[in-house]
Amino acid sequence: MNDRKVDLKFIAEKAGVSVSTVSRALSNNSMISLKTRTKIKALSAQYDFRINEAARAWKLQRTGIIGIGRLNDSDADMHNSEPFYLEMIGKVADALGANNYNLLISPKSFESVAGFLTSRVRQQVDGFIFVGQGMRHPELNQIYNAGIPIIVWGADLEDRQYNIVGTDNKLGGYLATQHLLDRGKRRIAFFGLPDNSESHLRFEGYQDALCRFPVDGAPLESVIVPVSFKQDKAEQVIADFLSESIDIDGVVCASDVIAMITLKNLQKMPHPKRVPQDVAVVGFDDVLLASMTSPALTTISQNTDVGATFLVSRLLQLLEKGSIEDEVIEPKLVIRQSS
Amino acid sequence: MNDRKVDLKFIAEKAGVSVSTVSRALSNNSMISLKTRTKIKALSAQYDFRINEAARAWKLQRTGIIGIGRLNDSDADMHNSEPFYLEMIGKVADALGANNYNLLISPKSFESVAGFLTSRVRQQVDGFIFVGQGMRHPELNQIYNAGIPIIVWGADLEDRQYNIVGTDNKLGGYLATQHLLDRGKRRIAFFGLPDNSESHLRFEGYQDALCRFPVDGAPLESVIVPVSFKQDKAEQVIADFLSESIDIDGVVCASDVIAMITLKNLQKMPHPKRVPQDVAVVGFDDVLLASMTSPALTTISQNTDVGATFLVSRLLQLLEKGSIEDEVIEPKLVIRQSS
DNA sequence: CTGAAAGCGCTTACAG
DNA sequence: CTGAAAGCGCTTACAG
Repeated sequence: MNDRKVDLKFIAEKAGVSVSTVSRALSNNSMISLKTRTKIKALSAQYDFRINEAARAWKLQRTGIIGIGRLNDSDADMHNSEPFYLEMIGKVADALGANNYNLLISPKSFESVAGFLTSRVRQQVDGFIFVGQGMRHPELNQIYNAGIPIIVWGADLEDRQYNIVGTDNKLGGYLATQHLLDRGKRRIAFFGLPDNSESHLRFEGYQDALCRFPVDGAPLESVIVPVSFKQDKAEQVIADFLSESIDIDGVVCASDVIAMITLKNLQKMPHPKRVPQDVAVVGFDDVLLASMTSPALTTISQNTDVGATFLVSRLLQLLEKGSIEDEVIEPKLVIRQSS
Repeated sequence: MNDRKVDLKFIAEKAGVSVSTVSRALSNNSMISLKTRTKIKALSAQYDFRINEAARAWKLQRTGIIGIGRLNDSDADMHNSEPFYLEMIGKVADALGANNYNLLISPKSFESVAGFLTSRVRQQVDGFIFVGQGMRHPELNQIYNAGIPIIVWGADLEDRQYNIVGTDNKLGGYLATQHLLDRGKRRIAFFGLPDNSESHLRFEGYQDALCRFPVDGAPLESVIVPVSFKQDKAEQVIADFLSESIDIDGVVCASDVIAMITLKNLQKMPHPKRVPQDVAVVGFDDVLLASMTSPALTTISQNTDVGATFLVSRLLQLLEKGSIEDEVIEPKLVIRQSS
């Protein structure tokens, strides 16, 4: 039995060359003659050599791993089970794979800037993707200023220093609302938190659409119901609102989860509302299951495929070149049966 | 400006001790006097020292990272956007975090044993979690035999050598079917692939329940419709089946996604079926959104919270002690409105 | 209780 | 086209 460790040195001895040559040959360096390269690759395959990634990472000061996570919003918290976030993780992992990078998930959202900076994750990755800004825009600036290569899925907020890739949330809110107006709805509510960056922008778009609507007489009233992205909190607020005031015929929701909870609550009221006839509902995100609700959910697609691809390509560019441009992705109205 | 790198050596000089002492002090080694430890920790905080994880990982031959992924089933493929898988990832990440480990996602499911063994991921993690067996049970044995510390979310299949944590799928299928029988349903179909480990066991439970049912005269017929876990394929097969034969009053589904597609299709038929009056539907998994469909989905909960906790604790135990016991988790029927 | 020294396996600038 | 050597920053067995 040959239990000797198969490392560069081992292959070098078998090939009768130096370790340097093996290293170069395996990285296909053209300095090395094709003949030598071929021979070394064959030996490497024969002895089932696998490079020690830890040694390599240390030498190169580069791990080949990108991290993903979020800064924790006490209230608007979307933790590790939120569908949109999880889908984004899956898409980002795919996009990274195409570039021979892997994805590290931070186990929980970070409580603070210091929490992130001192985290083990930060030392294990080459760069980091933050999904969403929530109410943590200033902290993201701080992290950027600490010199960590980051990119953020989010919007162009004031005094922003870090780079972003994100959906035009305001346009999304506008499209959703305009669509309900087109459907003849006139008493449209917005379900979402006003103090969270993402949903605030969506709310602005909603207001815009209402303002621009050609009114004859009284202006269209804007109604904002502070519904959290968190499922349990959202359930409560929506149920309460619907049980008290049902004088609405449309709802623009800040997320698909909020929309699904709304659908459910409308249908289980004492006098159930028909969707879309009595109340039409539009979601936001277009998560996988949005197409499978009944009625299937009309929603604003954030196009996470494109989003993830940009997040990855931009971040890798940032690592290489040190600077990049931001990317704003146009949201798309996906019309299904709930409107 | 002091641009000097802050490493152990730097702290050692400031403290007037050796690098060894600093290393020991920071890992709170009681060999070092409390006074020295305190002093060194203070300096370390003052100079914002962060250990170089790459150097540490290399020295210790241990990364503090666990990988997660799956072997690819051509047909039953559940890729990086499948809700159950993504939720499991989130839960596992949380459970790992509590143990100061991080989670690495393999960008895509692996095509082959060799694909996994030669992957970069495999070199970057201390252990690996495979979610699901699908039709790849023999390959999982191969990977185990290659000496990689793995644990598999799955069932106790024949000739199994690797360790598992998993739901009792057969019992789950049984509970779902028995529940529909209790509801008075007598023409119950099973929607799921017969050749996939997970859904096959669920199917066996379904058959069991049908067989045990006290019949007067003709036995209850078992109907299996080969519905893939993949959304697009599933849509097609379900739509076809429902358009041809609607002589059923209940459906046991191999996943919640399948169940949701079933709900949708039942409701958009030329002559829509009422759920649960005409056809009752039971899902499997209990993903987050299962409680938000309308009607809300009755399903078999896989209890991923407990599952993820076991996957993690068992794998870490395997890394420490080299051997562990398997863990079978009891599924739970969650009754909602679809049945 | 503390220190000197070996060693973890690579990559690459430099020399030839 | 190839090799010798430095160096990436830790941990820990051994010596004192």
